[in-house]
Amino acid sequence: MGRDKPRRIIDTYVNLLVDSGVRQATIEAVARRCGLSKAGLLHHYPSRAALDAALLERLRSLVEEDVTVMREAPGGAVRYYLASSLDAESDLERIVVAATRLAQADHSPAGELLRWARDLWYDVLVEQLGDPLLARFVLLAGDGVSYHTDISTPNEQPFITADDIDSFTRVFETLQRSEGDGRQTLA
Amino acid sequence: MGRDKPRRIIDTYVNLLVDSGVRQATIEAVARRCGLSKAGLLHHYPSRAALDAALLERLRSLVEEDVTVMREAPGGAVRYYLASSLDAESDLERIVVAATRLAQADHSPAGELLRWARDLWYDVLVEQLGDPLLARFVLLAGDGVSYHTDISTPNEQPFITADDIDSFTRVFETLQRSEGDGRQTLA
DNA sequence: GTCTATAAACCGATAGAC
DNA sequence: GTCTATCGGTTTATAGAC
Repeated sequence: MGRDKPRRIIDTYVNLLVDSGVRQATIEAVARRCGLSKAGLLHHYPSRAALDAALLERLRSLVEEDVTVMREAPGGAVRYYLASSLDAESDLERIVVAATRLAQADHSPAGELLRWARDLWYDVLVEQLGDPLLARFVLLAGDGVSYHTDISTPNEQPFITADDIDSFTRVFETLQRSEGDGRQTLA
Repeated sequence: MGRDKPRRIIDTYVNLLVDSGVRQATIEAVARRCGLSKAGLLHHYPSRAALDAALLERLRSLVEEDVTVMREAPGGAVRYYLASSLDAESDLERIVVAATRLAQADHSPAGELLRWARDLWYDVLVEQLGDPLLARFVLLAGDGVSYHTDISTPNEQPFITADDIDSFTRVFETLQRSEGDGRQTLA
């Protein structure tokens, strides 16, 4: 315990990015939260770019892991994706938000990786739903959930609830069935 | 022409926030793009906080204007909201993105204003759809569209197209009708 | 590996001339 | 209104001791 320092540094960097934004997420702030000096941290990651790269590498591995779980999810990929988007405290969701912050700060590798992740999730949804348009619909809803979770505050009552997710999931299931029946609700 | 300098400054600030992020959107960078020195800009807006406040005030007035247009939109509020979300080049959409950047940089007034705007749009949707759950569904889809437009690059083919928006709008219209008929697809 | 000290660049803001 | 010059503070990164 407490031995994997690089890991702890990245986690702290993610937390700072998510909770306080790119401006506050300085090397010194990360170091202080880890009980280190600036130079002490720079020994592990010799530059800010190295810190960013490590964060993205961790995101990459978490996404690959998540996609396999999503593919086998008992309640189906749709429910899994929507519910995941609502869980703002999960490691994956937090690091996705952190990467979004970096992407918005003109950090193009972060944007590329986020689009790569989106395509993976999209492929799983197309696979299970059998309809690209419906898959995009689900993806939009999930990412809308992430956005609203992101701009919400802890003290206000949540705009989207777990019950909502349940309802939306059932709607998508209904839409999928009606597609299969030849009743073209979509397209 | 060229006489409303404060307006030009805010527009430039918005562009920098959207295209390059909070870190690059410095007072000096805004000033340079306006052909001004730092002190020259600070004559119009005496601090960065004043610049932020002016941006938010402009957002507030654009939202109020947009809500009235949305309420009377010929194709309905749903189509209007979804289509607006896809138009990343509109003044409103760009300033919303800019405010999101500020909110994510721990600027709480920006977050408050964004939630206020969300509630206004939400009210119009509830009004027209007669179903809060369906209204939230539309809102999520629209904000998902904004997110994907945001992380996309000019050179890649767009993930969501105008045709998609058209399909989603029709799905929502179908869902609304089936609700009216008592066929509970939702809830 | 971790520290103190410091360099070099940059940012927000002010002073004062024009 | 706009400028140059500058102050005080911050940020990334390096040098060198322990």
